[in-house]
Amino acid sequence: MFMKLLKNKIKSIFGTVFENQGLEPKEFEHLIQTPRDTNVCDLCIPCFSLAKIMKENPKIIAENLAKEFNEIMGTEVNVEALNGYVNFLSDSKWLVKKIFVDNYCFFEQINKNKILIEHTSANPNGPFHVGRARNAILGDALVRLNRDIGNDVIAEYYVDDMGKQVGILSWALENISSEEVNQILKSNNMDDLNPIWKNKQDHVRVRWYQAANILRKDNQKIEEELTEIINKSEEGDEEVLQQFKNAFQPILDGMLETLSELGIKYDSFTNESKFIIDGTVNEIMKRLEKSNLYGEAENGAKFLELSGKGVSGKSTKFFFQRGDGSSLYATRDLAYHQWKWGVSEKLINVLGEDHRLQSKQVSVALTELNIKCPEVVFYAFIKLPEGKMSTRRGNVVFMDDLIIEAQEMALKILSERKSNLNDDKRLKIAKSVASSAIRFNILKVSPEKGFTFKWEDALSFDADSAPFIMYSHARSCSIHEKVKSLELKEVDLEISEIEINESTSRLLRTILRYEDAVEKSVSENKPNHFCSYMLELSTSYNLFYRDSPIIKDEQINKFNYNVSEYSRKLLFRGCNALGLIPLESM
RNA sequence: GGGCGCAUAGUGUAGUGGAUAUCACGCUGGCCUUCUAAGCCGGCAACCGGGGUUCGAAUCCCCGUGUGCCCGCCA
Repeated sequence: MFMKLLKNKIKSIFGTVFENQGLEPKEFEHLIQTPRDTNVCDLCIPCFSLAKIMKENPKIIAENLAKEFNEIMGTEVNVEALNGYVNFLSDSKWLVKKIFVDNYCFFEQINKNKILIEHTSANPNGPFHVGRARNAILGDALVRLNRDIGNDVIAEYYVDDMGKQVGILSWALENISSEEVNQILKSNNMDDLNPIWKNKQDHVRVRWYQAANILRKDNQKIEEELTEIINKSEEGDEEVLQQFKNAFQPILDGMLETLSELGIKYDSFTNESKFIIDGTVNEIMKRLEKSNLYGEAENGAKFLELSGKGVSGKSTKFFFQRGDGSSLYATRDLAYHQWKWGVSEKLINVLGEDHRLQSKQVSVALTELNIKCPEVVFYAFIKLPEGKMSTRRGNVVFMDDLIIEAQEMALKILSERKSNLNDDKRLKIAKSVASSAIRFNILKVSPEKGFTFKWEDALSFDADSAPFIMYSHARSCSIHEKVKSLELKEVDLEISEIEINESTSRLLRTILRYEDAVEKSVSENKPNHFCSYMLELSTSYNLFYRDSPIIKDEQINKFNYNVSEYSRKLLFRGCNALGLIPLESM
């Protein structure tokens, strides 16, 4: 809701006004809403639904209500009737008082939670491509936004340290020579290893994974060997699990190095095998047998029948135990969820849209087990113009390559604009711009919408991008530095004497919507909303910057400086909440 | 065959029942001896089709079309 401050004020007199009109206030409080265009007013009440009840033209109802509100409201908020709406517009000086004198604080009234956000959890079998990285970027933004509100957040990576994928990798590293790998990939028209990544193990070892997938296609002997080690891993065999770990850990380290370039870090890593070893997977499987949905296949495999639970398709069975008694990925996921609820009060999972059915099955099973369900954020895939990205087939854009390209683009722009920087400074700016721009280009799109990756878009640093926001922040920093050098003497603000122009008024209103913007993104798990807000905040600051000089003839306009400083700090805070790097100059 | 997502200017997007449909790229015309022009100001251009619910639908429901994902005792 737009401006909590204003809404509370309207609510405080809402009852009196509506009672005077013979209406029960509680039934109509929900009518207070954000206008579509926030330049028209701050909050409004549409009167169309009242027309029927009051048997009156909405325009006239709005006029009557506006009159009543005006009589009680005082000068802090202007109330006007327009086109059947009651429009509320806060007085700019009231906003100035709230921000600069009363030091209004964001998120004071919100309940703080302990939240575990599980994101990325990509199988450690190769480098991040742009598609997989959408998960990490989204998840990390949710972590940051929740922290901005004041929630206590655990950023969690679930490591697939057992089963088929790492099994294949491990087998490949034991059984295929480097020469063979190169030869196999070459004869299958797969790209060579880019020399710049020759020391990065995720890029090196993924080639073994790819080669093994080609070799095992029609080779019964390899399949048998794989089955043996995979089975052992699923039984919790320590030796095999260690062998798997030796195979994937250098890859995982490489992947985390890539994410770290994008400012993404985790608080904890949990291994899938943990729940086999500690026995909770077995316990879960026993409990599931008591479910009304329980069924058994001819070979003893166990499942829940979900046809009555909104699941349909070729198969409506959710298998949680194989015929040989071993567990499946989803079963371990159930045990994992039980564990997660032990360490936090709220769970968020970030998953690709291919996991929609899986996630539904897990939710039904959790309900059968009397375990609460997590919130799940699904995102659509990023395609290439040539089609779907696939690590196995090598049809990918690596995040590492995108980062390098983005840095080079930023360096090129810098050399056109700023010739007086040394190389260190230049590289630091380029890295920050690249990382921020990549993150923002993914975050600004609503998670459920898929998009096609295009280099041209990914490397665009114009408006509607992170550098646009960072640039506004850098401008405010530049002013800050200049004012400091002029040694301003502290002078109290005399609100009554301040002149507030239109762009300043707009900026103040945008500032006070910060809270609502973060809350909306957090409650809906959609960082793209907050991206829009940050673009608006930057635009508002740019207009203020144009119209309201802070330093003129060596004199400092104290009020404008205060507004600029507040904006600078808020831009900084908002950048952090999205994982953009707010530079002081660029 | 079935299920689930998505469909808004040439392109990409915002919007979850209300005012003249947002922002950007693009095309086009302006603004740097003035706090960073990665900026600012003006113009062009859009709700997939058909029904329904409603005082009011881009938004909710139904049918269709297109597109993505899924339907494994894989992860």
